[in-house]
Amino acid sequence: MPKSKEQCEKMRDDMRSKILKESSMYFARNGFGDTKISDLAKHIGIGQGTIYLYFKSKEELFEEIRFTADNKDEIKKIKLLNKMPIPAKVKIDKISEEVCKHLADDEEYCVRITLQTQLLLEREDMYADDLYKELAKTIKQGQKEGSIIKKDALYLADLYWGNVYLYALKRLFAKNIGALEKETLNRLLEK
Amino acid sequence: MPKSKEQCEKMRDDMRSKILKESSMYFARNGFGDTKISDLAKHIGIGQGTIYLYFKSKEELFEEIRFTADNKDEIKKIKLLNKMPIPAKVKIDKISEEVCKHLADDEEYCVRITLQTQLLLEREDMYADDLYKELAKTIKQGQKEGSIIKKDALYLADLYWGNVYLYALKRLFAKNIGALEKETLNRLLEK
Amino acid sequence: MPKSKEQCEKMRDDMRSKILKESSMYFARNGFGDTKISDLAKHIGIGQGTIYLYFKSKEELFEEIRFTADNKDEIKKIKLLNKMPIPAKVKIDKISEEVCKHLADDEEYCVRITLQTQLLLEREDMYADDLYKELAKTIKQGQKEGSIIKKDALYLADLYWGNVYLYALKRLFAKNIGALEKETLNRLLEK
Amino acid sequence: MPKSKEQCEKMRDDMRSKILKESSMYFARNGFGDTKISDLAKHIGIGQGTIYLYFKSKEELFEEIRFTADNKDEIKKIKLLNKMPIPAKVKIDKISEEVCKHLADDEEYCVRITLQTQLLLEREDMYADDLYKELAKTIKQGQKEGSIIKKDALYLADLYWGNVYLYALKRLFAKNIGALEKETLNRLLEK
DNA sequence: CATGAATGAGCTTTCATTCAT
DNA sequence: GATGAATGAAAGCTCATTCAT
Repeated sequence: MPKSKEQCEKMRDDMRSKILKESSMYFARNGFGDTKISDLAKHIGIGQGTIYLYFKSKEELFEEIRFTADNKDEIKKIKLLNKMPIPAKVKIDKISEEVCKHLADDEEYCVRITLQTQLLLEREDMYADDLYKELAKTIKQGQKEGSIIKKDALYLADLYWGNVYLYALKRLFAKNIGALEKETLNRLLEK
Repeated sequence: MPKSKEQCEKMRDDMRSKILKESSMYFARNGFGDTKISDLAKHIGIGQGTIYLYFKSKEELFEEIRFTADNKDEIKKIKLLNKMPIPAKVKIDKISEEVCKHLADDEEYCVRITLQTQLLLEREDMYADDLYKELAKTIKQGQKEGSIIKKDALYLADLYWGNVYLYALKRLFAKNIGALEKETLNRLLEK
Repeated sequence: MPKSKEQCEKMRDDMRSKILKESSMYFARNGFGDTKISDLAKHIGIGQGTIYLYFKSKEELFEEIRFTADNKDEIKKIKLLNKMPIPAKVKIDKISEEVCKHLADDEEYCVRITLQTQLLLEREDMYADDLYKELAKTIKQGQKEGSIIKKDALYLADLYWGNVYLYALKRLFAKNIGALEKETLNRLLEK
Repeated sequence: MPKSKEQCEKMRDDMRSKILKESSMYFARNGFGDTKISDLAKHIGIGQGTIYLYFKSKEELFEEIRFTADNKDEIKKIKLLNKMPIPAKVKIDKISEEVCKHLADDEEYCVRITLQTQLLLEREDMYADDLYKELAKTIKQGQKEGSIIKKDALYLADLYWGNVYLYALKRLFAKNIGALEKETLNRLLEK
């Protein structure tokens, strides 16, 4: 055995991650049915068979991509913000700023948002997602502070993330799209 | 000849329309690759072969559906409104009201919006569409009147129709979705 | 009933014959698999369904065409000739002359020859056909008279009819084909 | 890479040739329409899909078979003979001998002749084929030498190859067929 | 492990046949 | 009787999956 066990495992993990990462864009763009394993493999630069060394089936790969595309980091950040003693308006501005920056230069972020939202849409209870619940908290704080408009907090959170999804979609599909401005996002909630 | 020529032609046109109409939802929901001709035929209640009497291939049917899904009626209404001597704010309110009504109870409208927007996203020049250009006119009028926020009119039009698309998508895919309120749409543009 | 029973029956027979006649060329040229009922009907100038009023299936139509394409007339003529007290050489010349004339201007004759020969080829005992046996008689007479070469009479008959088939084929498929000369046919048998 | 590039290419070439070779008999016998890909695959002993790795469609496979079925070897041999200083009669005897031998035991030869002739028949200018032109040269030599009958050389060449085709056909389709004797072929041309 | 040729289930498409008019 | 739109069985074709190398 020329390589140590750890090296081996690392290599496996690396390849697995590579496949997941490179495939996600395809699935986000074309959906399940219009994505061919042969195209995927060619794009990644590996043999078709190799994919099956890491995933049992196309379906499994797809599901893994969907469920891997989580937004835990984002949720954590908002949770953290929510604990801080600053006005909701500022919090939301911070969130919008970061989101806009990601949308502008992080294609992977756009893919994640896209897949994640499509997954949520299929759920019975999309509003139950932590992303919605955390933002709703901030919104409620803002409503108390008088800076956020008086509407159902989840309705507004949905509106907010919906627009983020919209821009992520545009980044993936459209050409010649201008950047989303954080003011636009803020204005969705602010009085 | 058992049927008159006119009858024949009418029947053909009817069947063609029926196939287009009943298929569009499938394609809008599942995309090209995940839509099976056999499912389509079963859903429409016709034989598989019948589809091929009206369309050369699945591809052609798909393309026809995409390009048939136009929004000429909507454009016409906005054009008409634009010619009337009333404040932009009122015009936009009227548009929002009608759009929200459609989104709420007209599934076909949602399908049309969905397909149409996806088609636009693939274009080089999505802002060149009349729907965007007409709304931009109204927006410019409103900006002169001081009721609409000062941003690029096409950017705002894009934001407006993007949100309409967002709700159309939700109608098609999501469960337990509340109605879009016209105030939400109005607020995207108004000061 | 506006027409008499005989008239009715005649009309049926006429249509049946028309279908048989107009179809035979298609089947002779393209074979069974490459002949489409829709093409056939269009060429005849009738509806597809009409064919099924006269024939149970495409297969039946095909078989009927094959077995209708007999050469009884030809056989009868040769039988008649064989009974006459004239030299074989003269008989063969007469046969060749008539065959060449038919090949030159009677397309239906070419179709019949083509189908008939293809049918014979599939048989276990193609030499058992009366056409071969009758010509073989003439050949044997000629061999006794010293005008025909000394080879198995059926081998020679086969050679003779084979060449007739060859020219029939050419008439149906090829362009710019010169006429078959009766001398060429005669020379196949004569010393 | 488990196999060397050369090995891979060789395997691909071998399979391609195998498919062409094993299919040609089917197409020659049954024509395009009556040949099923599933039968073909079963007969070759490969999966249906494999055929589509080497040929884009049934049509392409068919065309390739038709155009691959050339007779360059035969033409070359006659060209070579034509350059030699021997009587035309001897040349023709040699050609006939070889042709008869092939017809008797080489089924592939029969298939090639059959497909090639059917292809020629569809051409505007079948006499322009080298096979006809080369044999016509030999025939003209023989006419000068007085051993070949005085008729248009291309007419005679056509007669000659036509009879070869006839026997090839019989080999493919008929049962209990005797061998073609070289004297029969020779007699078509000789005085 | 990595590969890509081979496979065949399942899709798209065709076309002989039926049947309402 | 005649028609041609509709049908669905059977054909062509694709692509996820396997497997020898």
